[in-house]
Amino acid sequence: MAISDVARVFGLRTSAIRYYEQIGILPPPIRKNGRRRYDDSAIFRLAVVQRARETGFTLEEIRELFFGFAEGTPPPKRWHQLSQRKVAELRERIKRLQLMETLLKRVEECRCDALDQCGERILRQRRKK
Amino acid sequence: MAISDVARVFGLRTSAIRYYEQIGILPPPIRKNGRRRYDDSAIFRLAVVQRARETGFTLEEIRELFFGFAEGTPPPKRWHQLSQRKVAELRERIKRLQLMETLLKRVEECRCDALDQCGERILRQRRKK
DNA sequence: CTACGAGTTCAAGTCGACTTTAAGTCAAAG
DNA sequence: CTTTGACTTAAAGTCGACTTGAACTCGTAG
Repeated sequence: MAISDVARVFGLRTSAIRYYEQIGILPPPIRKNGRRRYDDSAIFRLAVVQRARETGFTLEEIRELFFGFAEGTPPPKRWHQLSQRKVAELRERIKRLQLMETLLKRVEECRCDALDQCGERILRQRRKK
Repeated sequence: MAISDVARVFGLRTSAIRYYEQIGILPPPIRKNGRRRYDDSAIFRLAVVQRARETGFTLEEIRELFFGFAEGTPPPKRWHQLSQRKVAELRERIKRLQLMETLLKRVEECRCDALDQCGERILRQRRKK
């Protein structure tokens, strides 16, 4: 497969694939006439990268998934370890967004005549806490 | 109030306050000996900015809140209009994070012996859909 | 008198995940 | 033979929200 085919399959730009290679989370593929040719192992690897991305892992964490464990460490153990942190992080982020929603609703109850009044009101609320 | 006092009150760095001024969401305050001195109106304004940030608004949207409406438009109307978009956006983001959580759980059920196998499994799942 | 701390300016740097640009190579099509 | 289109590289640019750095000016305390 040429790089453009891989890109199409995964919905990425070719530049992204080269970038992944550059930062070391995709191994450099064989080349024909200087052009990258990808085989199944590269495709599988990229599928893992994509899934990890969808799951909220950063590229740094994906690097950890691949290289941050003693060689031979089985995937379930790797995933599990990284997931622990990640799930806590996701819950934090969800909480923050839900707080935003609550604050948004509160802000909708505003009856001020000028934005300065909103500021005053907000400051009063803060001091109460 | 000096800039450092304002920073302390709001838990910001002085540089952030200067930045807000620079991009025009805080009005330039009076100066004494070339130093910024803030009065209540500036404090109220900053309280609005802070609340809007906590509510998920970008600085660009905050600029819109202040300057994107016909002069005299009452705050309730301003907040309401911006909230419509924002609440939809927040729900989208919450959904995405929740999807990540589901995917994380699924990845935890992995029984693969090698990461390449994970890739294969993931690709099979995709094709099914 | 001088050292200190807090302020000032403007430009440049940071973060993550890419994208874009410029300049070059190469095989197939016309 | 030339053009086209897909590829190559390295370096620089992008986004948002700030931060950091370098160089300078004040008023005050010792």
